[in-house]
Amino acid sequence: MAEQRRDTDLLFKALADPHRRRLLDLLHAHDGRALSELCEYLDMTRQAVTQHLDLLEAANLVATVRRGREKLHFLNPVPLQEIYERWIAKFEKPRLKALADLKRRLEKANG
Amino acid sequence: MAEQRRDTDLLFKALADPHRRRLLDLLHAHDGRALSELCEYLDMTRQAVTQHLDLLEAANLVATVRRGREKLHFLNPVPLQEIYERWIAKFEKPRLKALADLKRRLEKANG
DNA sequence: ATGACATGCAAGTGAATACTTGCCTGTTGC
DNA sequence: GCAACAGGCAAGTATTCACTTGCATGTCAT
Repeated sequence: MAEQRRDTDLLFKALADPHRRRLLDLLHAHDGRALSELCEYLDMTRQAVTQHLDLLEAANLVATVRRGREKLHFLNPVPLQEIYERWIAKFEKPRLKALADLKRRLEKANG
Repeated sequence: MAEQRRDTDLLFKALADPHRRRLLDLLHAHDGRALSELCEYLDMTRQAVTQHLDLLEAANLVATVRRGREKLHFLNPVPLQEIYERWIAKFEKPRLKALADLKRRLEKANG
C-alpha cells in the first residue's frame, strides 16, 4: 500500500519533465532504440539523457536490454494505464457537462 | 501549439507532488471548501497549502471563488480528461497483452 | 468598534533537480 | 591490436522547489 504510493510518486515524477515525456514519445513512435540514437533528438549531453532514462526506468515506464555495446530501450505503457485507472477515472464526470457543472457551482457559491 | 505544451507542462508539474494530489482527492470527496478547511488535512503551514493550491489553479485543476473572507475551492476534472485523451490514450495497447508483448520483444532483442 | 478569524504578500532557507565536465570500461570493426 | 564507438560512473554547479517565518489586509460577530 505504501509501496503503491511510492510507485505512483515515481510515476508522476517521471512524467513531470517534458524531456522525459519526449523520450516516451520517441519510444512510442519506435522503440528498441539505443541510448545514442535517443540522444540525437534531445539537446543535452548523453549523460543527461541517461539520467532521464534512469528515472523512466525507475518508474517502470521503460525497460532496457544490453546488446553488445548498445543499450536498447523499450516502452512499457502499463503504468500509464494504471494512472488512468487508479487516478484519472475516479475523477471522471460526464465530460461535456463537467465544465458547465463547475461554472454553475462557482456562480452558486458566489451569488 | 506552444501554448498547448505549456499547459501540459503545468498540468504534469501540478500532479507531480503527492500533497497536491491529496488536495485534489479532498476536493473530489467534497469541494467548495475554504483554504483553512483544506489545511486541516495537511501537515504544513497555511501558506504552504496556498502555494500548492496556486499551482493547481495555474494548471486549471482548481477554480476558486471568494465569498466574504473565505476562498472556496472547486475541482475541475477536465484537464485530467485531457491528459488521458491527449497523452495516455495514444500509448494504449490491448491491456492484458502489453506486458507480454514487451517481454517478448525484450527477449527477441536480447537473444 | 474591536478582537478573532480568513487570507494575502514577500523574503529566506534547505533540499531536490537538471544539468555539466571529466574520466574510465567494455565492444566492435578494420 | 588499436582506433572509434557506446555506454557507465562520479562529483560539481546552478536553478528550481517546498516550505517556513513574519507581517499586512480585509471580514465577521458581538
